[in-house]
Amino acid sequence: MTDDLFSLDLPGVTPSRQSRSRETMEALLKAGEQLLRTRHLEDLSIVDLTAEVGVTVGSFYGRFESKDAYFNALQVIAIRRGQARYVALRASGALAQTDLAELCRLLAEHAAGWFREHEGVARAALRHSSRPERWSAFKELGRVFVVVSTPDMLARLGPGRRAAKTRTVGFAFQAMFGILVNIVLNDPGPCGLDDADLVPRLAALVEAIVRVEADGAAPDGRGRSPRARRAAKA
Amino acid sequence: MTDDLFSLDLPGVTPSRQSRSRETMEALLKAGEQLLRTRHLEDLSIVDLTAEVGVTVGSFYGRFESKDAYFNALQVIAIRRGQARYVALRASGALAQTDLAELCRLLAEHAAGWFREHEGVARAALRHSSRPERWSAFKELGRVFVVVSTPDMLARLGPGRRAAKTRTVGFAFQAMFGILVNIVLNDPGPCGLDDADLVPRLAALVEAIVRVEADGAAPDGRGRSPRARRAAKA
DNA sequence: GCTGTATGATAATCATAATTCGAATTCTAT
DNA sequence: ATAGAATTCGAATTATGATTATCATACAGC
Repeated sequence: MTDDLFSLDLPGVTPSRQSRSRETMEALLKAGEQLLRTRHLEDLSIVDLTAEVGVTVGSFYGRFESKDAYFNALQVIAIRRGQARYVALRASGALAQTDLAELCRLLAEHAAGWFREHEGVARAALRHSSRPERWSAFKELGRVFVVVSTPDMLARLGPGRRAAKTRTVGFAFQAMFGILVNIVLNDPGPCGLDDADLVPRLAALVEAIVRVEADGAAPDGRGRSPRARRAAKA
Repeated sequence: MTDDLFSLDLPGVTPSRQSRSRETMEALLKAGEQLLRTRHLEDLSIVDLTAEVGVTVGSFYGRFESKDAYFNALQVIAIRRGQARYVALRASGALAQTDLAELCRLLAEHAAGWFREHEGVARAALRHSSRPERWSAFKELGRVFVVVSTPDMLARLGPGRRAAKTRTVGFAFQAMFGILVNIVLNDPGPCGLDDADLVPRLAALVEAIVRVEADGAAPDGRGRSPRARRAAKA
């Protein structure tokens, strides 16, 4: 977390011209990240937030145009960290020389790690998904993850039936993210975000899903619904 | 949906003494179920809701003590239908004479069907999870599903290592519900709620997860985190 | 140390949507 | 048909919390 990702000027965030206000801004963002781990965005009033940091609403609005802009900043930070994390993983070359099992483990580790690190903001964004740009920004982060990781997976699944395999890999990631989203939102058990077996299980699950496809046995009724197919064509 | 599940007196719901008000009540509940498929609970104002039905706020408050009680009623209805659905499935005897694959398919079909039928209310409840009793009521529904279905699964996984298998079965269901929750909330793709391959894929996934366990190869680092273990002991 | 700008504090203001309440209407039972 | 209860109406009230406005204080450059 030694990031200056806090910096950069975001829409609705007034760039600070003195270090004083920059500290205020960072403190507000950090406090929000923390407070959102235990409460809803709606339950986090500006007064509460500023009180936590030891300033008042005036300073808040000196930095952020609105609560909305504030939360948006929190999201952007979480997304940037996610991107940086993924880029670092790939740059490390760790993915290159691995078999399917290890690749799955590394990707699962990555995803779970991000959710652990951004549990509060992620949950808040999930709750507001489909509102303006809430979760969709994270969705995009996930989309990139899938698009970029899929070739790595395919390379380990032998030749042929590219389309089918691609969809199955997509579903495997959908499963992985689904589990993580549900944990963050509802912690349904048996596996929690901090359980030691979460990542191995996620990895095993992804591997198992794609192996079934690679081995030829595809599920019945494959493909999209007629409705969805029609929509995609249009 | 020819249910009189609408009836029964719920906390915060004033029992109607004339059919007139009962119709109003049912219309309000049905309209809510429908409207929540496309909008957030917060975006559903009492005025909107009553306008949809052709009554006014007065009648709403004649039936429901509050918006909260109203939404609670919607949840209870969804839960009762889920229970009834599951009881019917078991009573039909369909589960009894099946192999593992078919059992998984039936359970996946059941779960996906419920989410399809209650997409709106489910999504709204998910968004408010951890608030008073929002999602937790559904969580309980899922818990019962898991507890009751687990023996059926175990019976098809050979003898021995009961505890490990039970946890794995739990994780398989966690995966299934996680995917469904995420679809309802974010529709991340590739599989949507109405896609023909969703249920087969869910079934295959559940089967694959538990088969790996049955075949002996268990994921590393199994079990809960030290923190969770400590908490469980206390 | 001064002066202009940036930041912070505090007390209004505003917006929104839930909720209330008394009057008007419709029903049920006699 | 009519009294009394149930229901409905809808304008007025409230509650909440975001936002704004104004004034006070702190900083940076000279």
